[in-house]
Amino acid sequence: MRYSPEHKQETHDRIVEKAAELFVAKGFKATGIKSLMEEAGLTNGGFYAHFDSKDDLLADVLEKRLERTRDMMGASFESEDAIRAAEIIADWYLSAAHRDNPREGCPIPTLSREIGDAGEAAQEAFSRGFDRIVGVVAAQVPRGTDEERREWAIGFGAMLIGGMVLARSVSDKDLSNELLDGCRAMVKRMARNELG
Amino acid sequence: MRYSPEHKQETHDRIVEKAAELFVAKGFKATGIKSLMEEAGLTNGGFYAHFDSKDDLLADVLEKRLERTRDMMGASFESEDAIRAAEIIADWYLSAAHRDNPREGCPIPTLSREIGDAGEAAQEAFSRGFDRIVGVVAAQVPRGTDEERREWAIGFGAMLIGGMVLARSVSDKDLSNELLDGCRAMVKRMARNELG
DNA sequence: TGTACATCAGTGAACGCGCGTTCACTGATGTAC
DNA sequence: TGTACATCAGTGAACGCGCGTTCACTGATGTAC
Repeated sequence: MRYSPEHKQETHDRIVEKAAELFVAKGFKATGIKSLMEEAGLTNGGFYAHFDSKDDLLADVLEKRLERTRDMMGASFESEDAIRAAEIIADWYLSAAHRDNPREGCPIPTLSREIGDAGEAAQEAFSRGFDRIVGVVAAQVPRGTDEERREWAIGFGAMLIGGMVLARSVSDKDLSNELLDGCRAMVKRMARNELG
Repeated sequence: MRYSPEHKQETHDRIVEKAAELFVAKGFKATGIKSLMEEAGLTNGGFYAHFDSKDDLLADVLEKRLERTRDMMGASFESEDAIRAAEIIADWYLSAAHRDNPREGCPIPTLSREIGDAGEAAQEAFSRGFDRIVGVVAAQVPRGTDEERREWAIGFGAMLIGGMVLARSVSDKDLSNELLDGCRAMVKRMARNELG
C-alpha cells in the first residue's frame, strides 16, 4: 500500500461530510459535484473513485444525518424525563438557529422532497432512518398500544418537520417566527397531554 | 384586434393551469418550459409572450393553487361545525389520493422547498397565500386571543403539511400509510380538544 | 542505504445533454376600402 | 363582395451555460532488491 490504510477512507468521509452540509443547506440537485469536491479540497473527477454516482452519495448522507437527528433525540430522552426532553427537542428543532443554519441540522425538511426522484438506496436509507426516529420517540410514550405510541411519535415528527418546512419557506420573517413559536407551543402541549 | 379579446387570456390561463399541475406534481425546477408548453398545446418560444420568466409564472401558480386550498378549507368550515369540518379537511389532505395525485392538490408540500430560491414575486405570493389560510382556520377556533387562535391554526397546518411531506417521501408504502393514519388521528384529536 | 519500480488516489479536459431564454420569422386573423 | 394589408400570437432553431460522468494522465508514495 502506497498510502496509509486510512488515507482513502478519510477522504471518503470528508466528501460525505461536506456533501451532507451542502445537500442539507442547498438541496441535492442544487449542489454540483464540482463545487462539492472543491469544498473537500479535491477536483471533480476524483469523485468517481469514491462513489458510483451522485445518487449513491445521497444514500450515505441520509444515513449519516438521520442518525445524527436520532442520536440528538435519544440523548435528550436519556438525560431528562419524557416531557422535558420533548420540550428540549422542540426548542432545538424549531429554533431560529436551526431554521437559519440548515447546514448542520436535520436533513428531512430540505431533502425529503427530492428523495422520490433519487435512487433506491437513498430511498431505503430515508425510510429506514425515519422509521428508527419514530421508534426512539414512540418508546417514550407511557400509555397505549405500540400502534398508538407510534401514532403519537409520528404526529410529533410531522409537526416539527412541517413547522420547519414552513418557517424556511415564507419570506416574511415575522410570519416565520410566528410559525416556529406556534409549532413549538403546539408540540409542547402535545407532550404535556400524552407523555405525562 | 385580429383575435377575439379573450383569445390570449385563455391561452395564458391554460399555461398557468398546466404549469400548476406539473409544478405541483414534479416540482418547479424539474418541470421544463418545453414540456410545459407542449402540454398546453404550444411550443417553447411562445412562453415569453405570456410571462417575463419562469419565476414569474411560479408566482401565478402559487397564488392560484393556495387560493384553491384556502377555498376548500373555507367551504368545509361554512358547511359543517368546526370539529367536523377539521375532520373533513384532514381526511382530504391526508388521504392516499392526495398523496398519490399531487397534480390537483395543495402546492405547499411539493413547492415550499423551492420558494426560497425563486423570485421575490413568488416568495410574496407564497407568504401571503399561506397567511390567508392561517386566517381562515384561526377564525374557527372558539377560544383564546387572536394570537392563540392563530397558534392553533399554525399547528393544524404544520401537521397536515409535515404529514404529507413525509408520506410522499418514504418509499415503504406501509410506513407511508401509517404516517397518513397517524397524522390524521393526531389532527382530529387536536380538533376535538380545541375546536369544541 | 540507494535506486528502480508498481500502485492508485487524485487531476482536469472533454463528452453529451437539457435547461431558460432570445429572436427572426410565419401565418391566421380582422380591418380598410 | 373581394382584395390588400397590418397585426401579433405563436413557431422553432439557436444561444450560452452548468450539469453528471468519463477517461487518459500525473505524481506522491511504499516496496523490492
